[in-house]
Parts: sequence; C-alpha cells; structure tokens
Amino acid sequence: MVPTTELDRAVTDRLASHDLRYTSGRRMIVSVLRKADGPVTLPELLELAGDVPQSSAYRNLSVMEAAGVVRRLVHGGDHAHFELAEELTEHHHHLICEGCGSVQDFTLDANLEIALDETFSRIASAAGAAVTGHTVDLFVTCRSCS
Amino acid sequence: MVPTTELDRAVTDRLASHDLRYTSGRRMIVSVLRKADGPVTLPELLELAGDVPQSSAYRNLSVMEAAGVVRRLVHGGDHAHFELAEELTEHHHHLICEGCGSVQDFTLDANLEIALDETFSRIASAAGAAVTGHTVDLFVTCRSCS
DNA sequence: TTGCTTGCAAATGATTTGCACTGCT
DNA sequence: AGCAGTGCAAATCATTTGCAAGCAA
Repeated sequence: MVPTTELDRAVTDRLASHDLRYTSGRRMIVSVLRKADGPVTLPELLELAGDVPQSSAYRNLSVMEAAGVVRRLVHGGDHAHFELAEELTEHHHHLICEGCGSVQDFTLDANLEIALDETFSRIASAAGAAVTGHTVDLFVTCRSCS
Repeated sequence: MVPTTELDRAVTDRLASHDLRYTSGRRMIVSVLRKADGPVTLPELLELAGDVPQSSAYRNLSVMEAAGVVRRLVHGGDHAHFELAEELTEHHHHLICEGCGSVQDFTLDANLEIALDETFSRIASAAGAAVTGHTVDLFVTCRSCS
C-alpha cells in the first residue's frame, strides 16, 4: 500500500523505524484520530472505525504509542484517551470536563508557552532531571454537565 | 478523639460536612500524606502506614477524595498517587519521572501562575465551561533513571 | 439503636496477552 | 520461508463492592 498523505508518510516512517508495518488496521486508527476533534477513547474509536476487534485496536494503539505515532492520555476516567503524537500534529493542551470526561484541545499563547518552557528547563535541571514533555490541562464543568 | 493540629481541624470539618467521621484509620492516612514529600501510591501508603487493610485504605481514600480532603492523581503508571487536597496545603505542580513513575512537587513563579489563571478563565468561558482546576505537570527522566 | 466504619472475600472492568492462523515481502 | 499482524478467548491486576460485625453518638 502506498502512502497517500503527508501524515501517512510520516507515520509510515516512524513505524518502519521500529520494524512495524503500516497496515490497514493501523491506517484506520490513524484516520479516525486525525478526523476526531480531540482525543478519543477506545469505545469511541471502535464506534468510528466500524468492524475492528477490540483487542487489535488496543494492540495497535500500544504498538503505535511505542513508535511515537500515538499518544495515550490518562485522566482518571474509565477509559484512556488516544490522539496522534504531537510531532505529527501541533503542540496543544487539554480541556477536560470532570462531569462527562470529554476532552477538547486548546492552545496557549506563544509567549506563555515560552515562559513555561524556560521555567520547566530550570526546574528540571535543578532536580538533575531531563525534560521529556509537559502537560497543561484545564479541568472544567462543561455546559451540558453544569 | 479531639482534633490536635490545624490540619486535623480542617479535615474534621470537611469530613463532618459530608457526614463522615475522622476515624483513626483516616487519621493515619492523612498523617502519612502530610509527612510524605510528594504524592504517594497505595502500596507506598500501606508501607508507611503499617497494619492497614488494603481495601480500607482504598475505601478511605475514595471517601476522603469525595470530601475534598484527598486528591487522586492518575498519570498512567500502575498505581494512582494520592496527596492532601490543595485547599489543605498549597498550590503546586508535579514533576513526574517517566522511568520510575516517582512524583515530586514544585511551584511556579506567581506571575506565571497568574498569567495561566487568566488564560484559563478566558479559554473556559469561550467554551462555555466553568473552571474547576488545572494541572501543570512536567515529565522528565530523573537522575537515577537516565 | 441508628448509622458510619471496617475487614474479608469476591467481583469488576479496562487493558493485556497466549496462541494458532493469515498475509506481507 | 520467515517474520509481522490479526482475532479470539483467557488472563491480569488495580480498584471497587457486598456483607456481617464493630464502634461512636
């Protein structure tokens, strides 16, 4: 199967560098994640993907997570949420409703993001640790849950 | 049993307002969380607390979480972490090692915190949602894991 | 004595995994 | 041929819960 979009090419490369193939099942997952307007739970993914066995979806998500194609978000609800890795999209943060567990994306002003990054580097080096990432999550009660 | 410290008094009040008692088992948990230098997992808590049945620890943590005495942190490792609710301590953030899952506290510069709060209010109201809280977590590889 | 607590044992449920089979390359 | 992928069923394991007994107001 030939890569079609820019995203597919990037995913193919990342998977290949881990000796993984970009199969139709994986394409389906990536396609669903790309179209979704935010991180998606496994049940939602199955809903959107059609006839995909649950265990294969879980396995492919895990494998793609290890390959840096997918990111898993754990916020304490019943299900984890999955989204495309940031390197394949853009840096963003999450707006999480504590009522229904739904998650939306948002971005911060560039200046604020820079200030945070600087602070983070300073804090990490003070702790003798190397920064690998950060999350800035906003917890809310959404309109339909209030 | 009579409240002894300021913290105990605050906890007693919060529990009482939910028709809950500040029993010795719950005191033990609060005491461990107070002394710990960061959020603690259930196995760690049991270790530190001595002879406490696992299910009671879980149940008391859940109950106290609902009463706003304890906060549960879920970061995707094997165990959740527990800490005293922010209203009982001070606002802080978490430095999480992706290697060993350990968690340390840190605080942000007040100006940065204010800038974030303003941004968050704006984002939430744009989404028609009410802010209930936020997390700013820094993921790192710590000295001993690198 | 009413109702919150507790400890034990058993259940729950999201996620993972063993295995046999299929399909690329 | 040789190894990665798939689907099914079964296992895992942190966390929750039912229940009978204990304890405080």
